Amino acid sequence: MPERSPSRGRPKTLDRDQVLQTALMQYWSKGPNEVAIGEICTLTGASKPGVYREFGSDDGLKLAALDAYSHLVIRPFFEVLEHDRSFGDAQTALIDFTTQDRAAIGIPNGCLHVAMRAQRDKLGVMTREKVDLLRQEGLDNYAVWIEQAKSRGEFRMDIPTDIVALYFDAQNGGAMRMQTEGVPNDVIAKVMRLALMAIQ
Amino acid sequence: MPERSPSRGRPKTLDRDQVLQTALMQYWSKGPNEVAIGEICTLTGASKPGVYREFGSDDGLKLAALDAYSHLVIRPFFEVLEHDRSFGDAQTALIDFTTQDRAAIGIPNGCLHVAMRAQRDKLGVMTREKVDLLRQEGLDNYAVWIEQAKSRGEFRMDIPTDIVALYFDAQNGGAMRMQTEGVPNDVIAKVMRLALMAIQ
DNA sequence: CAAATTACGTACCCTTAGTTACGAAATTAG
DNA sequence: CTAATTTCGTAACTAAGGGTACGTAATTTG
Repeated sequence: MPERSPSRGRPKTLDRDQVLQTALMQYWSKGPNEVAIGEICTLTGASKPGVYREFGSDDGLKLAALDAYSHLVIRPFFEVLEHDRSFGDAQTALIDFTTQDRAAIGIPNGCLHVAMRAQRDKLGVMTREKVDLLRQEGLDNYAVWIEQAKSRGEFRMDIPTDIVALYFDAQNGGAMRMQTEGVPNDVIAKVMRLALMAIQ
Repeated sequence: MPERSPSRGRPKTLDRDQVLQTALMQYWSKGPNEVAIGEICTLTGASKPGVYREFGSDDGLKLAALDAYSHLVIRPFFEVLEHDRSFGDAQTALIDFTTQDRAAIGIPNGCLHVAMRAQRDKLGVMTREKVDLLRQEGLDNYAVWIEQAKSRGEFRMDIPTDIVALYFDAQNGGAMRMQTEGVPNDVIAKVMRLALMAIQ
């Protein structure tokens, strides 16, 4: 998989990682369908054929960006749930994670995955499949967490786990949409606390 | 405003209402940026210049469609809240309205306004302004309803009204997104009941 | 150095989709 | 009937953007 470089031929100058990072940030901050490949080329100094050689297609670049995003954001997000803490503490941690001051860390508002879900039909097949996969994995992650809380007696048993999982997914989506629309993080945090308060 | 027809000149044959209805249904079911004007022309038999004479631009057509949508769906939606009933009954009515069987009535799943909010940056200025206006009006409508419930003693006073309004807006957005993603209406209803349960 | 190999990037191609120029058609006023 | 008026719709134009043909450059091997 590392695709090691061949021993001869002209050495590669295209900086794959720089292109990928730039694409990710652009898609994330502007939306996956607001950024043309040519724009990414301009920003990175890469040539279009170079980008195409590296990523294959627009779909391939978006897939790579979404994949990077899943490692950078989605995985850490769900890891918040896995630490051995109470259901309530984990919820608080979730809110903190979601509503942290992004400008201070230098990352865009909103969620690339949520944005892609809203634009699903505009995406290529590879990216679309990844979007669907991440959605399902997210629901599964919530489900495991909720089941655990149930088994520990930290959460009521009378609501089906899959319903609660969809509920959490919806709250997260709502928070991300608010953030994209410019609602301040402290307000979003209040709304989220309200959403979680209800469940106890 | 009725723009009465002039006494002479070639009589108009373009069916404004048919074009508008078609555009609305197409935008609603496929998404506002998945439908080209040429497609609407094909579906209605209208010519492109005819449509441009009537609506001015792509932005104008989308604005007209969103306006029609607001009368057809958004207004009735908020009228559900205005009937003189208890806070709890109104919430139930909201859920029923949102999760009714749309295929039976012949209307698409999801919400055009929610979809446009997610694609805000891709819209023309007029449509975008209307989207923002409808969002604000929606929040205001929720706020009035919540204040009323508070004054009647039907809802707790310890949560700021604007936070609750954002909460309801988020729940509705989440429901519409689930519907778009294919979650069955009865499941959506369960999630919504969970969301409202929490607030009591 | 010549051949083979690999990557580079300019300058295109092609499709989609918003938009319009313009001449023809239909109708009424005089 | 002629002029004025209004709308019609074919056949473009144009810009954006995904994608690539192809000649060139940079390396290693022998």
